[in-house]
Amino acid sequence: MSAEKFPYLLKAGAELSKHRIAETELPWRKYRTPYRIFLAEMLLVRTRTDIVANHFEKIASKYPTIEALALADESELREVLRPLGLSKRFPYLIKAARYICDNHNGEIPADFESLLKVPGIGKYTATAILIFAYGQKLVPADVNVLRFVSRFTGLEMGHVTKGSRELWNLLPLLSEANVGLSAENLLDFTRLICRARKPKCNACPLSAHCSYFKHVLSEQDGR
DNA sequence: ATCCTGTCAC
DNA sequence: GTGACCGGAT
Repeated sequence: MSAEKFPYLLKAGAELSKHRIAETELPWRKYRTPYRIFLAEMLLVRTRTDIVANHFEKIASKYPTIEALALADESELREVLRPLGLSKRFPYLIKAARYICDNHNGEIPADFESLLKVPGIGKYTATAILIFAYGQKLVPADVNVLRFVSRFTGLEMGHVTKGSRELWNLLPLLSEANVGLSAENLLDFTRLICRARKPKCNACPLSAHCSYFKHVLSEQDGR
């Protein structure tokens, strides 16, 4: 539908798939199990990647299984996760682990509907788990990806944190099935190159057709 | 001050 | 549909 309106977005996705911004350093990518993916995605909510990366192995080895997490002492877990911030989510982490142990025999659910029922798991986290733990070819819609699509197409995200409906509708254009762009590539590119502050437009392979880049250039020319 | 792989509660 | 959220980095 929106493909006709934004022909360059498809080309952008195809172009990006050639540029590996590979960040295999991330610990939850190095050694993947559904539990480690689940743990990482829960910790990454509203938390910077490098912070989580610095503490992930320590946390994962202290709570190596979902059962261990479900049985964790809450105050102890709170202390372990203190450097990550967002202390409000810690009860959810234990609740989620208990819920999965009680309702799914300790197996991380592999379908969207079941994942959404887990406390603390929303639309994004459910999608991310399906992608990274179970190999589904979906598009992760985090704030970085939405920001990139917003910048590139020139569509405003609006003052709402979620982004416009039109923006969301464009996401399937960037799927691996569609243009061969992996979710990791998309996340890494939007996080590292098309980042929130001081985007690296001169290192971006897509700037030629980027609405935001044109805007920035015209602003600078005006000065 | 603003931002971060969003989600919950109001 | 909006705001708050913990802490640390820019």
